[in-house]
Amino acid sequence: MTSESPSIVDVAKKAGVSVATASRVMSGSTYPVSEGTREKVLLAARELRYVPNSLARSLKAQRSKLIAVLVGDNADPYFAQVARGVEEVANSHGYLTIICNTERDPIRELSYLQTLQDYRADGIIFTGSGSDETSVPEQLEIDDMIEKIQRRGAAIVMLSPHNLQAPSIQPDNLGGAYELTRYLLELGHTRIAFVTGPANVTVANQRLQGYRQALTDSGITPDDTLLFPGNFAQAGGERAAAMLDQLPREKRPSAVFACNDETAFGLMYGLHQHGWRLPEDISICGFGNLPMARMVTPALTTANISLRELGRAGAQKILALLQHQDTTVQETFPTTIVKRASTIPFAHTTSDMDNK
Amino acid sequence: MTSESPSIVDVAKKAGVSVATASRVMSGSTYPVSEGTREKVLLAARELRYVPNSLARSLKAQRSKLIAVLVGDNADPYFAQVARGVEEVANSHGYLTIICNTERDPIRELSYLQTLQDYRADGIIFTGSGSDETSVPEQLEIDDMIEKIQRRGAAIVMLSPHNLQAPSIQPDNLGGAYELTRYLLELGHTRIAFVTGPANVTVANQRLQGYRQALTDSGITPDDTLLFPGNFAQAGGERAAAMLDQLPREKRPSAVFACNDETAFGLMYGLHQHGWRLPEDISICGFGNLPMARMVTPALTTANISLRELGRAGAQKILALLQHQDTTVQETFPTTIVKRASTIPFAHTTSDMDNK
DNA sequence: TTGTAAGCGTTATCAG
DNA sequence: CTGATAACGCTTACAA
Repeated sequence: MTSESPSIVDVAKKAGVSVATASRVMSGSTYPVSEGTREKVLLAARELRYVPNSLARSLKAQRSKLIAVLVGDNADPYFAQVARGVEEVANSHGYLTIICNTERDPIRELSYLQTLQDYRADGIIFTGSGSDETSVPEQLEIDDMIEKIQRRGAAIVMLSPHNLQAPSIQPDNLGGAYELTRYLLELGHTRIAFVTGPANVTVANQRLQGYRQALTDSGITPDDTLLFPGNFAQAGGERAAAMLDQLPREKRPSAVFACNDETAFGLMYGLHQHGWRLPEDISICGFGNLPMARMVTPALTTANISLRELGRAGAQKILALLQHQDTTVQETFPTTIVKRASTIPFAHTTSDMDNK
Repeated sequence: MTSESPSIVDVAKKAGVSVATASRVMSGSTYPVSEGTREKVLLAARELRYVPNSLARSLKAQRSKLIAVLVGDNADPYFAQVARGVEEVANSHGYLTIICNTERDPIRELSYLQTLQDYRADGIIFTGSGSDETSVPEQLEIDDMIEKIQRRGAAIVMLSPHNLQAPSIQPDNLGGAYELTRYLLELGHTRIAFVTGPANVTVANQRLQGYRQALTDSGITPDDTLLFPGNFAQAGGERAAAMLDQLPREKRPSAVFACNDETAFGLMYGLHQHGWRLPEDISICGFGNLPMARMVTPALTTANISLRELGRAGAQKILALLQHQDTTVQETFPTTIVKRASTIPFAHTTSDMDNK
């Protein structure tokens, strides 16, 4: 009963060659090996059901063939899509994908970075952490850690705005938000509310900025009483709905820009609960174009980010960096707005809200 | 410019002790080390910013502290939730989580198993593969591989029905489907359609079986013309909607059991497109209780599976198995039905469908 | 073209 | 309590 996995030594022995030769065959080295011995080794390996030990190989080679993706929460559809893209590319190049949930907590983030350093991960992809907060003490350690990881030769890529020293591919949050707001303005809306993301999260602030810019460019002064706090989750949208419902009628906006789709879903649900009719009573748009965006009622107007593609691009950049074949440092990833039923012209919006 | 990570040898040197001693301190061994030397080592390690190499450690220890989770698609909310649970437990015990998308393709599954064997993954969690198909040639190789992995000492846990030799924790699909169908019957529905999952997927068939059983127990003969092919995705639901819409009025069911929530979403969307009013024209239920189930209009009646908890349980079982502290082989995970607005009494269903 | 042997960074065994 | 040394399984100079 041989429960032990055979090693390359066993293969060599069985094939009647040296370990070096066996290794050269098994590792797909370019080193010349005669056809005859090659066959012998291959045969022995097959018979022993030899499986190379990646751990040993990695230890020797100083590269693990592991790529990690740091996300806030892998069950959040946004991150899930990105991770999917990463995994696709990683897998097709013989890399394994490690998933790390940080919950946007610098402590967890740091802890994971530490572990990934221990494992000598070859690549690390950040997405959706990106805090504006420089005051948090862990941020310094994170910066430190990142530099250390890079010095080791590992590649780091950011898929969201980050004030860290690393190559990045960033969705055009500002542009998308600007376009989306312009679209609402074109529909005739002027009182447009905004449900924010978590405090200090850069992506959220970029979208806010795009919204503000579009208003200003149209000669409208952004009204901070139309800003509602959200958290990128459904709950935040629901809370915003409750607040909107409390607003005296004349203070109500005719449209709301939710900082991401998840928030928009919560907002729509909440307004529904409060008896609002959508989109007649209010127009709503989100950001991200999650798969559910077209399925909700009414279908959600939003900005599309090809998340899976973003993930793929991120992984590809990692691979390029590992081969020192990438010089560009900052790339922008396009966003395009998707017009659906949740936004209608202001003229068609119910001005008389007695129904509510 | 020392770009090389310091090793334990460097720490030992700096602390003026042997590598053995340094290792004993750093690895948290129970081996006695005098307080003084311990301090010295710790200090040296800190000054050098020493990071233990997990690869080397794993190679030596013959365990990698890697747990893999095999899913159909990590962006599918069902799998995403499970993976989240796995990651939580894994991380809190110092394990990394590897995500593997199999797309329910035996070839990809096999390829991943191979790689995981190469990496000496300590635990592998299967979820949502589970084909009834024994005829596919890869299945034999997969069985083989699994046995080999287990012989190596790695733990394997299935979170969905599977005809493989491994411990499992299975959601009560049959019971949940039975209860859900009974509920529809209690509401007075008798013509209840069923949208299936992908062919040969065991979970889907279990749900179908529960549905059939409930009908039979109520003296109703299951009518195969009310079976519509689905694929666990929105698209399948949309196709079923189109087919329902084609049905002559008198042949239409008054309720539909969609094999999972995703399918139900597609179905609802499709019916909407075709001008059906929900739930007045037809009652719908899903299975799984995804986060979006309560957000769609009307809110979806479904069977709840605590997916994150399921993932946690799976990871915990892996850990227990690795310590040979688990004897139970088959566990069932409860499902509970959640009644929402998408299902109404048959009496309230529009019999006159002129509106359509 | 093949083989020998050193070494990747740890930990465990065995002597002191 | 501490230290030298042999593994773990693999790759790669360097020799032959």
